[in-house]
Amino acid sequence: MGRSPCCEKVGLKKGPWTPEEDQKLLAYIEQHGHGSWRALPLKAGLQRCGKSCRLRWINYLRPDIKRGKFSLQEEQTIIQLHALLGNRWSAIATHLPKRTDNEIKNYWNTHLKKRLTKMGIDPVTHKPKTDALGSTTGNPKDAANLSHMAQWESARLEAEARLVRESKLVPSNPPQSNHFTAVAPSSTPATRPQCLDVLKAWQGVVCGLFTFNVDNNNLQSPTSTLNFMENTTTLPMSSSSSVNGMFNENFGWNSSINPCESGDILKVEYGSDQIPELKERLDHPLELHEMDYSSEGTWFQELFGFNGL
DNA sequence: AAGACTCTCAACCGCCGATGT
DNA sequence: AACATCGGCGGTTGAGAGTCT
Repeated sequence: MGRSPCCEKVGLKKGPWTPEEDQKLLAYIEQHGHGSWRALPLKAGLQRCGKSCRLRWINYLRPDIKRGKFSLQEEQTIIQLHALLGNRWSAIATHLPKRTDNEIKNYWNTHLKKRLTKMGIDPVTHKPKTDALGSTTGNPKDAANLSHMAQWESARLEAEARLVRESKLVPSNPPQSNHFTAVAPSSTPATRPQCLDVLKAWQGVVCGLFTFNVDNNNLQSPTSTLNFMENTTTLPMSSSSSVNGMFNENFGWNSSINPCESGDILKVEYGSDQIPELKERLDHPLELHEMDYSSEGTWFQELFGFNGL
């Protein structure tokens, strides 16, 4: 019983792929399609197991793969979906066109998880680690909502899979082609789930990037909640006297860490009515990519194609 | 300059469910 | 029903690159 490893055959190569191997695999699939992965290596003249070929194709050679830095929108999507689905990378990947599950998993493990942890958010539960931080901390209602959403999403995915099977959709159909509407409840309340306030924090941190002049360091938000977050060298300096800043809604001002230095990431509490005033204070008023959380169901509608749960 | 340390990500491993015989 | 095979998934590893001291 049990399945023997597919690379058990002697002489099969392991490790990094050479350009020649890539070319062989690419040429074969372009001409014949992949068909049976098991049989492919022999036909393509490769000393690899089928699994290795499949992985190489899916994660690297496929022409519709987008490589490089993840956009802010992609980061938000990953976090939103991870909060709902957990480590179901393939499910998450279906909502990120041109990204592979492996890439998303790597990005989560090497970047997003660490960043959430630094922000004091548990990357597993997506909740603030201590009560001192978030405004939605420890609310049992939030936990219940999250649980509800997870259950609903699970059921939805199952229904989706069933629909796909029943309709015998061809694999080439784009998975993101509005297939959610097929199983969306018809009379559900269009309310933003309160449990995902962690996403508001993220939205604020990653989408409110701006630059301002430290020399004019009378900068305070209208509510005096300028806030040091962390040191970083990842953001480019626009000038020697500038720092990179970030907006954030969920954290208060910690004056003990002031003054800020070049390279600091700052977070500012703000309300939508305060943004114009904040923008005036920036020497490089970069565009603020706001997410309108006040319009009910908007983000969910955009992401899932229907309005709320 | 060089060694130590950290980070990134491509690739592997082992398990699971679906399907075929 | 039992077993074999396959594709697919998530967890993990390790080589190479980058950074620090």
